[in-house]
Amino acid sequence: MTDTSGAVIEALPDTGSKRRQIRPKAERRQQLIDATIRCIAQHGLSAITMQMVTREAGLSVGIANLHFESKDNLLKETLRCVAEEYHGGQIEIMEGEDIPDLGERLDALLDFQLGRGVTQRQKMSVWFAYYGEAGARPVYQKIVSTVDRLAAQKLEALFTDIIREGGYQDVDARELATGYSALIDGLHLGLL
Amino acid sequence: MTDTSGAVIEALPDTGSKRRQIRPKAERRQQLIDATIRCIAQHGLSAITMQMVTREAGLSVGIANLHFESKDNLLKETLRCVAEEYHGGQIEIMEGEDIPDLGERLDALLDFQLGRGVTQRQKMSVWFAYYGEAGARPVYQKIVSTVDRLAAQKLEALFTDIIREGGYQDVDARELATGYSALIDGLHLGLL
DNA sequence: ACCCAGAATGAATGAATGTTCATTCTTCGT
DNA sequence: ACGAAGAATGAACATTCATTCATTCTGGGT
Repeated sequence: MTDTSGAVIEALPDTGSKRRQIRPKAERRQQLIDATIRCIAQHGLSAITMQMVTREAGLSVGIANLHFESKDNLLKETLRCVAEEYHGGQIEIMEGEDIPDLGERLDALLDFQLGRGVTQRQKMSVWFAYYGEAGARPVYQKIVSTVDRLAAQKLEALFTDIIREGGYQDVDARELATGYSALIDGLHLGLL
Repeated sequence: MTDTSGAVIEALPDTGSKRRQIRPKAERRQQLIDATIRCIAQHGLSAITMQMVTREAGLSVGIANLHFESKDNLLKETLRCVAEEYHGGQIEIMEGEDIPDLGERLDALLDFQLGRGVTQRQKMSVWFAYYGEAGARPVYQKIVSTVDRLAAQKLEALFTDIIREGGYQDVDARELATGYSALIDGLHLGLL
């Protein structure tokens, strides 16, 4: 964006002003996590640096270590955030009483999982970046598997209900849930 | 991090002597690529260092830059090796005339894809590690997509044959191939 | 037996990056 | 209006790592 005027811009109170601002801790944390997500999506997990993230957030380098104690911790918290948002959203839909029809609920789940927002795509990108490293990082594994297991249980419960309601025979809810999850994951991978 | 290799790891049946050996270029390259695969599987793509790889290979640090011009190049060549081995194996099975029955050929493909050798698991680990970074590295994307596309074509052809032979109706070979691939990828991810 | 092309080594180098902390600045309670 | 608490800054520091290259060593050719 080019500034053709060259005049003083200090009339604007917020945006563009480089004036130092003090904000509550929770807000800064979220700001840094969001910046981290964008950076990972764009540059990859292994190329990321603290300078990159803090610049993306429009803050100084020292602040990251003020709110998160280290880079490792920032990365860990970012993964937790993405994981909770992704699986939390799924779980909310699956056990949501606001959609009484089970078939429609499954549709809503699909919509959520294959949604195409820019933000959503960034999150998926981050999600798989961590997945690739999970094999070597027990910490990541733990965060992912914890929230993953819960979502899997809810999905199995949903399929169990659907099977009972429809009166289907010879269908195992657990296998169905596993296959469904694998298919969705695989499709995501294909979109990458 | 604990140093598990207090001594030199000899991958090859060697005399165990620390005597310097001169070997053909191709052999050293493969030796280094194998070591890289093991290191990525164990430590992750972002934690890997040249010292780590060369020590795993039982060689000095300088040699990696002698045979591959840089770390980036070593990583690139390693990905190419894994990609060609994984997809090359699939393609060989799919177009293999040694299994005349198409159903059995599909079974053989499944066996290959879900095989459980230690080496195979390491390779899959490496495969997904790169996948996680592919979004940010056009070079990786190119290597993977090139070989991926070929395998997808062969798979579609196999399904086309199966559909024709079985006389099935209302089945699209391309969709079937896409779904099959996604399912396999998802299952791999689940195993990780 | 001798020699040398070039394979192999690893200490040295410089660049990149995570972390610290003395200092500056903002806000809010009094 | 004032001062203190602590949020924010970024230059400086220490470490880690890829890369280089002077040197050593090996094996085949003569």
